Amino acid sequence: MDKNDLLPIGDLARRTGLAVSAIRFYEDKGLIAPYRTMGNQRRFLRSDIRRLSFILIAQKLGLGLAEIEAQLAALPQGRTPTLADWQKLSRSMRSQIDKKIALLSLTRRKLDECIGCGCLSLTRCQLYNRDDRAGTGGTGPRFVLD
Amino acid sequence: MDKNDLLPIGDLARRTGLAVSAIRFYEDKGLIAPYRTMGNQRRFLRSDIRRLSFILIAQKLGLGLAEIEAQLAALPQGRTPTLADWQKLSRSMRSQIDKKIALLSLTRRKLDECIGCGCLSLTRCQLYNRDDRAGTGGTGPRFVLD
DNA sequence: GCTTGACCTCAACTTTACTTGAGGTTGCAC
DNA sequence: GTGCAACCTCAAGTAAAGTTGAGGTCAAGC
Repeated sequence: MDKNDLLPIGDLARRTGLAVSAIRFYEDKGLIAPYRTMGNQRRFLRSDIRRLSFILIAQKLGLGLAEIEAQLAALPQGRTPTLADWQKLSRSMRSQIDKKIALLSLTRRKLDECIGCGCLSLTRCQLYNRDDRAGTGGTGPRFVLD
Repeated sequence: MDKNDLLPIGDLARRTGLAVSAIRFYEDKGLIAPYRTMGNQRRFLRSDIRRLSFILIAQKLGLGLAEIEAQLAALPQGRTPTLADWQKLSRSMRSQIDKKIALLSLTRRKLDECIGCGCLSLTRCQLYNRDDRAGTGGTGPRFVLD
């Protein structure tokens, strides 16, 4: 833990591409916990670059900050991941990507059917709601794509 | 255009699974334009069910309401789509789904590499930023996944 | 030893996509 | 011809994910 290994917030911002304000915001949310100098300035570990990268990637996968926090907090001591932790998280994210792709593929398939059948009549379309069936048949919201 | 074909907002809500307030909100945003009774109550066409379904699907694809409005407004007279319009929109959405799937697949591939190489060292990882390269090499934000 | 850019806190504002509530009106069923 | 569920408007609130600004402090180079 050489002094030179501690980064001020501006450096971290430059290296991750995040705004300084965003990093402070993440600290607020408990996603990252920097040291402080005697003068109350934040000092980050190099490994925090990794942590922030993880956050950015997880966000791309559609996780909210709360969920990401949960993932990170589930690590032993809630610390920055070790290699093993890291791989575990990565694999879990991989499976989330798989699910997303599967969902999109399904949507695409249904959309294809919809285009194919010209189902503006909406009597058969899988994508949209069961139309008038909903009027005569069951109630309950969210027919579409769920 | 039989009187019986005009739906009050509550019926439309029930059939689409949307909240009444959400439908009013969409009207506000210009996504849908109901008739009014003499007493100022909204009356929707059956085809508006379709219009709302379209909105819901487009949202699932990650479009914002503004973009959806643009798509719908681009139709002749900005009216509810005809069969041909509909198919055109659907195909355009299909290609957006394709793009999303492609992006996710790429992410997944990179993630696999990342898991494989144990690149906590961050010297080779494609997913995260170029780490210290960013310090010594080029500047500029957003290294991650763009 | 001082100047100046980087840093600090805290409050308020922004955007998207709605929901909730107050206070009032309509229209269908009996 | 009346009751009451369903409708109306408009303002305010909510949640997520930050940004912006005011007013003030720190620390590194000359």
